Amino acid sequence: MYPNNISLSNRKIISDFSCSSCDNEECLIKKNLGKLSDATFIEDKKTLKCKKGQQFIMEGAPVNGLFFILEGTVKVFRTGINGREQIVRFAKEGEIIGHRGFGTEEYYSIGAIALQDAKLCYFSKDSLQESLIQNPKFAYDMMLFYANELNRSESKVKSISQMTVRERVIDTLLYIHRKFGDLRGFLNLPLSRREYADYAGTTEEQVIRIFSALKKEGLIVAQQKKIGISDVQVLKNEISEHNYFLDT
DNA sequence: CCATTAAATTCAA
DNA sequence: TTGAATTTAATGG
Repeated sequence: MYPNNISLSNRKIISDFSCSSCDNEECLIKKNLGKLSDATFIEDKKTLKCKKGQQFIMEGAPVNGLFFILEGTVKVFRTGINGREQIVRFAKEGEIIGHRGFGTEEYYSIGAIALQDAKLCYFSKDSLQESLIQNPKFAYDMMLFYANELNRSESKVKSISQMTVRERVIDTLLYIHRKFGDLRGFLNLPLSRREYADYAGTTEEQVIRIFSALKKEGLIVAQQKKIGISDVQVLKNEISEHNYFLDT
C-alpha cells in the first residue's frame, strides 16, 4: 500500500529558508532561537515537502536525525506481529518525530506517514546533539517534551489493557478532540475508521459498530470521515473512572 | 473474520 | 468536468 523505497535522497527538498523567518511559534527550535546563537545546525536543516500518504520514516531505517513538523499532520505507527499497524500517536505542527531513536538507538522503531500534505524540517543528529549540550534551556524544553510523551505512552498502555473496546474508541475520539479540536462541529482531523481502530487497538468493524451505536445514542454525529462529538461531557463521564486526562 | 453492497474519493482522459 | 476505477463504510453471515 505504501511505497517502501523512500529514502532521504528522493524526497523533495523545497526552498530552504532560515528558522529565523519561520513563524511557527510552537516549534521548540523557534522558541529557543534567541539562545541558540552559534547554532550551526540551523544551517544544516532541510525542509522537505511530503505528499499525503507518503511515508517519510521507515521502520528499521537508520537514524540520522529527527523531524519537526512545520505544517500538516502525521501518524506515527509501529507494525505488530501479524502485520497490524498500531498507531502510536498523531502529531501536528511543531511536534517532533523520530525522537525515540535519538540517543542510543541506531534504527527507527517506528514509521511515520503524512496524513495530509506536510512540510517537515529535518535536522541532523550530530548538529542537534551539539547544541543540546551547549544549551540548557533548549535541552530542558526537549526534556519536557520527552517526559510528556512518556506519560502519554504509559497511559496508553493502561487504556489498552484495562478499558473495554467501546471505552477505547471513546477515549480515541476524545484524544483527537482535545488535540485537534473541532471545526464547525466536526473533528478537525479526518481519519478513516481503520485509523481509529489502529489507534484504539481494535478492528475497523468494531469501530464502525461502536460509531453506529454512539450515533444512535445521539452522542456523536458522523458523515463519512467527518465525526462530530455532540456532547463531550457525556463521553468523558463514560470513561472517567479510567482517566486522568492528558493535555497532548 | 469474510463477503456483499452502497457510497464516496481519486484520477486521468 | 465527468465517469470509470479504486477505496472506504456499513451490515450481515
